[in-house]
Amino acid sequence: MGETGKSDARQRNQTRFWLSVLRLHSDIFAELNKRMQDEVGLSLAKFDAMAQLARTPEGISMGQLSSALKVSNGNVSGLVTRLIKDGLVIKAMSTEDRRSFSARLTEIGEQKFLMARDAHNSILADILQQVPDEELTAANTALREILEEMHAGDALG
Amino acid sequence: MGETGKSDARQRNQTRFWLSVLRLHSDIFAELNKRMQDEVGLSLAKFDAMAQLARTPEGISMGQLSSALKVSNGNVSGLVTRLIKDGLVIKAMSTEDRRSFSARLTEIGEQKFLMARDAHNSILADILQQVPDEELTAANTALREILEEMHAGDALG
DNA sequence: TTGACTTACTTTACATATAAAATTATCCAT
DNA sequence: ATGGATAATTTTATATGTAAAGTAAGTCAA
Repeated sequence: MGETGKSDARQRNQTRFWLSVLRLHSDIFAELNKRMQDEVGLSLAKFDAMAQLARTPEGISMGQLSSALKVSNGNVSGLVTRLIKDGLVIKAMSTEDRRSFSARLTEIGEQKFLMARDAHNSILADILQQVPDEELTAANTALREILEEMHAGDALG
Repeated sequence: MGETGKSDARQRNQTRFWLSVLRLHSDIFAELNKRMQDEVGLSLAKFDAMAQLARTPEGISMGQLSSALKVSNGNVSGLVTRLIKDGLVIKAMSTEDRRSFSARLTEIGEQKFLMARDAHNSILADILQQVPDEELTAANTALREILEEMHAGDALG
């Protein structure tokens, strides 16, 4: 009778935790995205893609890029098209496999990424300026532990 | 010379913290959104809007709804249009102010929301099944503290 | 070789989000 | 009352995201 599996207190805890994550993400993302757009003319989506491309200066395939960014192939296809239009990225057909394309930053793209990385750091510092270092470290440790436990379960792909 | 404002260690801490938040959000959001869609046919965006509508059964204006959900007016306009097409929401012109519209759940919308809320709880329980209660509570406390400090600074709207 | 399968990527259709312009209604000083 | 500012909402243009269908190229068994 009345057994629903988990206690209501447990359920409230889970919901509150998720709402905190949502709010934190939303607040930081909105500010970071807006200021990156205003200050360096890059969305976070473009910045993230460029950060991955900067990590692999020899080039990376569309498929590998979509795995690294954890977004769909179709999404990466459009993102890279827009970055090419911006002159920040170039794409070349693979010599071994004519289905495959290798993308990398242009000269201008590399320069822009370095500036964007500095802006990103500085905006994040502004947003978190009132948060003591020990709190950031502690929260980071706690979140990574939770991430590991989540992936240890069988509920995530 | 070489003074860039904040130490590199501080900056790394901030970046790592933000990457943890991003990953946690992305992992939970993707799974929750997909399973809500599969199991009750609602996206999280629709579920969140319906949750707010359920909290105000007397009706709520488009502008108030967009504030409550922290999304743009244009976004709410489209979301509500789609929910109306689904038969889950109705909208009526305000009697006092003919610019304004009041939205609320239909009968079917209310029933669907109750089912969706149960599904949401149960999916979240699956995702967090391996995370001890004390860790959730501790993380939640830490995150709320960080949120407060962020908003105490002047870097957020 | 050929035919079936797989792989890499793009395209299409749609949902969700913003910003900015447009629309319509209200309010207020004159 | 009129006209100008303000307010509530929608519309438009664009970016970002997914899933599913389409295209083209590689692989491999018979």
